[in-house]
Amino acid sequence: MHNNLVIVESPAKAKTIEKFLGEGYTVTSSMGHVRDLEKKDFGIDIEKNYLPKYVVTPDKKKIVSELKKMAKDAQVVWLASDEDREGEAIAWHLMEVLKLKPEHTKRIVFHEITKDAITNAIQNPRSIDQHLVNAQQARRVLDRIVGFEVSPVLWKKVKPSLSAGRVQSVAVRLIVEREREIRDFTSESAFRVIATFLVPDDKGNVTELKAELSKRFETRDEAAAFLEKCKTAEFSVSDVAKKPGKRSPAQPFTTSTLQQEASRKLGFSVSQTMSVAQRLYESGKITYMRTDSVNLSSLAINTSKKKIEELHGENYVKIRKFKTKSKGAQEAHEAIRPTYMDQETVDGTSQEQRLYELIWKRTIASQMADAIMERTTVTIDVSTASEKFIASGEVIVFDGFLRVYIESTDDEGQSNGNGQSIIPPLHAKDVLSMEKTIATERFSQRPARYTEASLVKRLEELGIGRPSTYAPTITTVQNRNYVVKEDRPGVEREYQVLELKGGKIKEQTKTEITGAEKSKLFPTDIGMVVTDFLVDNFSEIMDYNFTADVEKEFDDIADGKLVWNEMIDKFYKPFHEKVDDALENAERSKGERVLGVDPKTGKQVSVKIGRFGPLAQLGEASEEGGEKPQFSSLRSGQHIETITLEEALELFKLPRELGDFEGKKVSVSIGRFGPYVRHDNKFVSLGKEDDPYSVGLERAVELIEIKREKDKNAVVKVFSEDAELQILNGRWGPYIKYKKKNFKIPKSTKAEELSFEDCMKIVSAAPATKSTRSRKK
DNA sequence: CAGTGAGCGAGCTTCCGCTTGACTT
Repeated sequence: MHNNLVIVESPAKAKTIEKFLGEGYTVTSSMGHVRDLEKKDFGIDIEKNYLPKYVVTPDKKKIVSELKKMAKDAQVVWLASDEDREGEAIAWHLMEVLKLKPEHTKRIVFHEITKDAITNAIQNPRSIDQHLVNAQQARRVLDRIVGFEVSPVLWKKVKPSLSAGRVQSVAVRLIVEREREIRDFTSESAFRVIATFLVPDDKGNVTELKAELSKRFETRDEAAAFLEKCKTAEFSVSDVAKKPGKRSPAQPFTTSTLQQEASRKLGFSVSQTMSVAQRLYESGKITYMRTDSVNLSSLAINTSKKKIEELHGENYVKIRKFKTKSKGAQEAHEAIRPTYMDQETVDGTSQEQRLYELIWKRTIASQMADAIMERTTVTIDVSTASEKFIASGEVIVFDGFLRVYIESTDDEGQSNGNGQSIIPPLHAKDVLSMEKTIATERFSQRPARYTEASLVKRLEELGIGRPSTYAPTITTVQNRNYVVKEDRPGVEREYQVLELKGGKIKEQTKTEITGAEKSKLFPTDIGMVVTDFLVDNFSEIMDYNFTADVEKEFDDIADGKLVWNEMIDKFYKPFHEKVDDALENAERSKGERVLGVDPKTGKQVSVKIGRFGPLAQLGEASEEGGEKPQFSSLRSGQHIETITLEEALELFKLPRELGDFEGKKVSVSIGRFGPYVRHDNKFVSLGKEDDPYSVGLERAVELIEIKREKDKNAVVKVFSEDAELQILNGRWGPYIKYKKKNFKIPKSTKAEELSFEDCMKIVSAAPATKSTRSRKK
């Protein structure tokens, strides 16, 4: 056979497959979808039964024209996109756009990229599954309807440029609700009691045994009373129980679990993980990184087995087949695994090496034997009290997969003082000598804030989003300023400790830091207001089960049991009514909260979302001609839901007028970049040691003069030809400033020696500045 | 870069999923 054109989705895949197919086959890639709904417009003709208006995606025009050329020269075009809803649609769009004739076109699928799998696929072609394509069209149209009908409601009722969507709005809701749970959480404390016993062995060596009391005391007095009883008590073993246990390895990596583990073990952000994985994939070191499958090919299993035998011996091997449990999984690919299991490490950046190592270990461990444990529990009676102490320990009898890999957890849990690995040999009725008993006040823990990775985990559990969209979704909600990823310092908290030792009870108050956060997701004020608005007006799409429910219908469409535009119609009619209703009747939502009354002026103090973000307002807008209210932006760290009246009143103490300097006013305030002094339309930042609420004129003038001195030194060169051209000294060395724009000076040239012409050359040679749109962050 | 928050109106914003570079810092 000659002139066969095989089209897959990714170029890296194309390269590999071309090697397997050999002569007569050209393999190329479409780079994903090539067509999409028109973007300028709604893109769907509601009147014509939801007819989608497809156009070639602008950045795919070149690819499409190349594909057209290649298809023309081919006798047979093999559409080899992924075997899922999106892949089927890609094949169908290609057929439409390239105007392929059915008799010259074949649809093939394979689940692993091996020679066998591909030749097998070539021998078993099929035609395009239109039901599956329709399921994708329904998915696409539904997302467009939700996104493009709800977003404009937000523009009108909350703030321009906002966005809403089936996935992002629910992701934000999760974070908003978690934040409120945390806000409403009241922590309770209880006294946890741990005793240390001394256990001598035959040779007279003494080991410590720690045991926790089965009961926690609610108050200090109860704990103290118990310790009092312990003073005279005899401690005896009442029971020693041994129980076998086992642990099994985790499943091979999917996109979501890889993102979680890379976050926990390597501290990678979700998008960082994906870009490192992409590089490993492109250099042929791992399989495809956007997958929801936990399946391993037989080749991977066999080579893993060989490797385990070689490294650890035959008894460490246990072949396992894993089944995907997650909702809505489509399993077009394998799990994420090393391409060659015999390669334990790879070359590359340290990030690439560490991620690869993680993938290798996880894959190998998944084919290894269970770890066998023995758990020992010792119960110790207290002669003077009914409570019992429990000591438990775990011994690994056979390490199995633990030799290679242990999955981390999200628990931030307090380190627990008991639970030790080895329990000294003990028997019932043994009497123990107690060295000390400590009662420590412990606090119940509030729910944990989401990290990027734990949010992905939650979304996957809910069946919301796909492997290819987890990272972009996390980025979107942050870009839209619904959510911020931040560190927050903890606060000090006091706790009581009572210690019984040598017959005496010692009482102490200690402090600990609690609630510190690192790289956690917090909702912004606008995120909260938008979420509330959407929940109030569009409860259906904000429901955590909405996606799962429509997925069931997409499945029915794929099975031919449901007609796609009928499904859409059933959704659209009532939904669109809600949109109209909200546009007409919903109140403008600014998240306004009245904090109270200013005791000085008697005016009302409130907070709300303004045009430029959250603000505090002093006084109410009156009907006509009245006094205008005063406004002040909230500072970073202040939030509409949590700010107090006192904090809000502080805001109105700025700007402060300090007096005159050189005949011009000097004032101090706090801006986007912190506290500053303003004089003659120039700004000078306050130092760390200066307090904007108390700083005086003298200090302000000093700062102004320091700044002037600095600015003098900043100018390297000025030109008589054009006053707007300057060479200045900046943070990163000299640069050219021309008409308020900055230009880089090439490293090879000395700034002082540049002539006017040289500078203008650099200015005109600089690339035109990007439009504000593409620069949006 | 450092301050904005009246009201009008034009013109714009916006979704999810499939892919890779082309960008800047």
